[in-house]
Amino acid sequence: MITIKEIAERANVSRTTVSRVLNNSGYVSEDARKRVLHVIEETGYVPSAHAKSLRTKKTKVIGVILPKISTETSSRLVNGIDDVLAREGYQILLANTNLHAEKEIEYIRLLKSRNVDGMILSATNVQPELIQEICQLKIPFIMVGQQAEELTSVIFDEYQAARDMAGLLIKKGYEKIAFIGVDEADRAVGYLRKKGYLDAMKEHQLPVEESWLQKGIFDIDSGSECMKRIMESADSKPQAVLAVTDRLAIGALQYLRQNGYSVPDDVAIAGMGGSELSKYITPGLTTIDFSFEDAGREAALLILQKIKGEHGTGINRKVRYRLVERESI
Amino acid sequence: MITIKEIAERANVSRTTVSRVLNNSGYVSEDARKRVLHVIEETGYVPSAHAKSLRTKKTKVIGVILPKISTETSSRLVNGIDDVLAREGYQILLANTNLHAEKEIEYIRLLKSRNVDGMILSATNVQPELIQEICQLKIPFIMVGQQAEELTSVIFDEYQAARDMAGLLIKKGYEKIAFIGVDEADRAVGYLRKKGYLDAMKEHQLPVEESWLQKGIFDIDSGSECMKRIMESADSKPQAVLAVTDRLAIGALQYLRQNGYSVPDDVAIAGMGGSELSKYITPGLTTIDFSFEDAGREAALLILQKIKGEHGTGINRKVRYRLVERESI
DNA sequence: TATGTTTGTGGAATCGATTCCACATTGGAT
DNA sequence: ATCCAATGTGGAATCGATTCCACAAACATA
Repeated sequence: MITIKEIAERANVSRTTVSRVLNNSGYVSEDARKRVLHVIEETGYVPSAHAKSLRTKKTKVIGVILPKISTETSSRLVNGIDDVLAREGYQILLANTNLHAEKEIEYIRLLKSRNVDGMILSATNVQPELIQEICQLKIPFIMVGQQAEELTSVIFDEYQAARDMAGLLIKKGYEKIAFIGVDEADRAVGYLRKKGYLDAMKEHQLPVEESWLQKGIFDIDSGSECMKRIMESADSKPQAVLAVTDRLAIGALQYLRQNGYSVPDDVAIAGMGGSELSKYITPGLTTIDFSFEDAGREAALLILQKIKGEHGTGINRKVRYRLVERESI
Repeated sequence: MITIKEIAERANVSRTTVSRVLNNSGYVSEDARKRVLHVIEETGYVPSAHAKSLRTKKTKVIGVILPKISTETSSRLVNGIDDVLAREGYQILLANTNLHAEKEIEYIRLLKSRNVDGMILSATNVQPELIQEICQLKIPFIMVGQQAEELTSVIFDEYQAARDMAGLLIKKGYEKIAFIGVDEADRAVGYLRKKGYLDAMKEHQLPVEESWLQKGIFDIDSGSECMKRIMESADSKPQAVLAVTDRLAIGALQYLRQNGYSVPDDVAIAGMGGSELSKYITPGLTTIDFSFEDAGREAALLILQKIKGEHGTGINRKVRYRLVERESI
């Protein structure tokens, strides 16, 4: 590989001068600058970012840890992050946990060893070991999707969103409303959304049957299964169902249609997530559109702030959401 | 930051010995090893990947250049890439051109400066400047989605796929078939798919009207507009339309339904891409499922091979595709 | 006893940049 | 003529690892 030393020799100057030309710093005569630039052009020389950041302690790289790469949520989040970071000359180093929570810590260490200037974690949990690992990290860190007192995070008001959605169903006249959730270890999606639903039901003095509460995982088939369990075991069939993700809702929808139920006439369905699917499916799925791009942009802005020195912790940025009412309710 | 020097001092050995423990190389006494490991544990020391790769010339990072981050195609591709790379301890450094072709070259240079061990480009064109830049690069490189003689690439048989799909429509009895394409600078999607369609039509001696050939961009709205142009300007209305992407097809579908046409009774629609949307939309969209995950995995395997030394150029790996027939035709 | 061989360790060079400092030259201002 | 600031340049240390080489001790073999 061609190095700064070779450029210096060819241009008949010192490495120092080449470095000055590269960084537009210090005094360089027009003559020397021209010679250097000419040699660089000629050779196609590109300075090694490694050597540079070994010295400067800056990499212009942000590590992004995702629970899964190919989901709409992750895509949109990364899109927002990149939108802001690219403008500032930063790049994204990806880490994918594939939903293995223990890999989060592993990747935090790996990214640290790679000297990233900051990290953004799309979190699925707030286990104390994770929080502790992050706290002792001396690198700017932003958590997205989950809240932790000690950290700077970008979150949605999951509780209120779920409560709003349940409220909307109730306002529409539905009283027997089932719920498809996920594991409560995921505090944001599992715990808070469920609580929002339960509190809305309680507020309106509506009973909740045990069999109406099902727990699935993050995919469409799981939604079908949950819906099946609800319809097969419920003493009294629900008139509506609130699923904590659009994919679960769509799975539920599929099950109902395949079993001769009409949506929303027999059972109404609402999801959460504002997925593209929700818009184009028939009937249109009522959902909550979380602006993941905004969350990504917000996270990127916060990390840039931190890199620039404004060290605040315990900051919480709430990103807005929108209720989208469509034909499924 | 804590360095190898400090570990050496604390463990009362030389830096060399610490390095040996870290890399399991050379002779180290059980005693010394234990002391070193203990200090490492105690301090939470993580070796700097920069310093390491400055010396070793390996980064365990692969640069991936995408035309757009948040599309299903990119997601699935990256998912496949990561699937293979993660197993081998590699990470992905993302670069997003946002469909600006000139940025491809820019990012290739940037990734080179970052000393990535290899690059994978999800290409949208095969401009000579791009190919030239890649050829003079002395870093393992894989091109995905477009073919170039001089390079190793992972592609689909775009021509045959489009021809198959047009053939299917013809077999179904449709004779007046319109076509929604994209710019032919995109050789794979723009040129080859169009050629496949045209050749299929010619083969069956079916006429193609000028107004049936529309050109859009990669989004749903554009599909609606193209469909509108077709229906408003065509002397003789088509019975079917083949769109080169699912999103264009879905746009067309939207337009037709909003304007009182029934799909497939009035106009049949077929897309290409095998998107998730195609499966859940009503009516189900007939499409061609390209296995982008497989393409990603294949690209990752090829880059690993190249890194290990098997330097072959001009290799072309074709990834399979599947015709998926649904209710839209 | 003399001569390898295995085992264990550290000094010092190296990777490719940046940056501090010393030094030289030039051109006003006094 | 003297002095000071601005301009221009390069030597050498530095960043944090790896790795070559020299060397020493312990042990085995001839």
